[in-house]
Amino acid sequence: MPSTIPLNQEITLTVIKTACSNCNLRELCLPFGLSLEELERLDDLISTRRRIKRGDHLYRAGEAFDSIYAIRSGFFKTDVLLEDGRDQVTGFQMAGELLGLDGISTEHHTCNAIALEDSEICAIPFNRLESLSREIHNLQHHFHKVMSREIVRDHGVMMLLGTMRAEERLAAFLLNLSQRFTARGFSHAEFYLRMTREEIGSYLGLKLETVSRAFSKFQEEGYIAVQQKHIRILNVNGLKALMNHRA
Amino acid sequence: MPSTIPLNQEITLTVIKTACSNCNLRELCLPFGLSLEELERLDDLISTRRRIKRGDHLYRAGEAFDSIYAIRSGFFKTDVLLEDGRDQVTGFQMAGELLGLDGISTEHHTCNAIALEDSEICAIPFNRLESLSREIHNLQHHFHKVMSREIVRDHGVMMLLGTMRAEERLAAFLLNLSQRFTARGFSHAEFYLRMTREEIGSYLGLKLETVSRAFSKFQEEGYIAVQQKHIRILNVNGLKALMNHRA
DNA sequence: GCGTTGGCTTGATCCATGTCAACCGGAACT
DNA sequence: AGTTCCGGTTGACATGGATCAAGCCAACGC
Repeated sequence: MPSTIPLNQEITLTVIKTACSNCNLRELCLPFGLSLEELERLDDLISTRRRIKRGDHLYRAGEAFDSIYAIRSGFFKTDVLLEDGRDQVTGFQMAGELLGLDGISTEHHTCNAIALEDSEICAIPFNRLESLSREIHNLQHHFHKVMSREIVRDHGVMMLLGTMRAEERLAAFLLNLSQRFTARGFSHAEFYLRMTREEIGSYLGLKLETVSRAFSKFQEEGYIAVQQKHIRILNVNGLKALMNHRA
Repeated sequence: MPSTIPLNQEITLTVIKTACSNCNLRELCLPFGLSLEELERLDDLISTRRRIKRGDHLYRAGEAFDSIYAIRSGFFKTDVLLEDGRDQVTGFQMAGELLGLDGISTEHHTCNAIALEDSEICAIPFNRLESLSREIHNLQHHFHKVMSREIVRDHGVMMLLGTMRAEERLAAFLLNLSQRFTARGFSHAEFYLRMTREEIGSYLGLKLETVSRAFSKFQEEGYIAVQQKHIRILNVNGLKALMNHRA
């Protein structure tokens, strides 16, 4: 019961702040749909929380896998590196999203997860998550949905990379970000990009110059206002239209 | 016990032929790592088997999801269609692989699954799979690995679409097929493509003409021999080298 | 206040792949 | 055997985005 815990003790305060049951992301994150009692059992499992500074790795490709991670706050990218130096950003993750699902398959992480701003994560030991989800049907089912959602998201990216032109890709990217910010209670129309043009380009299969030119074009057309990393969306429908018409 | 079953009754024969415990794909498929007793419990769950004729849909985007499917024999593609007519092949699946994982997320299928040759599938009711995997730890863990493997595979495709040029993509594609045929006991060096140039192109984010030209180029270089859908790989290392050098 | 640095923008040019079009060859049907 | 059709190949040309290069701007350190 939060009300019975002495709030003047800092360590206790921290406990309150970081429990799933008290986390304002719980509807976006793993706890979705759990009862209060179930939530408390999930709390027990998440013992480790960590701060990751901007630029630091949460994990690296090749490291042994034993936990998945929920982002409490902050912003990450994941990328894959090939021996020949090529790399590809495979995703950008924000608060409430899970990282590390790729590691389950081989028991080793297959990509790098890097914080794009100072972030906080909850480590969820995977074997304990599996055993708890054998007991809590809701947790099991929701976890399966989260994994499946990741597969669907990846299909969307494949679609984007396989069939869209540069401007369509960037429009899709901005609309996706906007929608995810909205789901977290932020403005849908105004936000700061946490990633560089080069990272956007890598994710979208474009060069940074192309990304930059597309931003400028969108600005000329009056769809958005860009100032470095600060984006204001002025005409959502314009961006949507750009994506839906086969040129 | 198979030996006690009267083999002269056709219906019984069918039962033997299609049980997981007697399936020669079990090491590639869901039953991987299960004990004999566990296997029999999995058998109980897989009540529905279906033949899908070449060209027919196993499921369509938008349909309600209730089962995942294991391919017993045959060959499938999955694709996503956009309103504006664009479509993207998101994968090719062969015997022992699972289809339908994308549907868990929203309880509706998000892509189409189409047989590229006459095929046979086992339908696995998903809610029963979940309840069984709450009881059989091995099954649960293996299922998680399979989903995770799909995510890793998708990252590989994103890498391919985002960073590789046409010939690298096709080389990667051929090597991947070769390796999967090998895992199923077929020749690694000689096989028939089940899909058209257009379908390969869609998967690889290329136009069919580009695919065709790349095939011809590989043939000129002596890496492969192509005759329509019949492929012989003459120089695996040549293909591998093509992928690894940043041109 | 000034130089340095990293990220961003913009322009000029090039090239890989798309587009359009003709043709080929095997399979299925008449 | 001839016709049709579908998938594949090949050629000529167009173009979107890559590449190369210069310059700009904001943040930061000295």
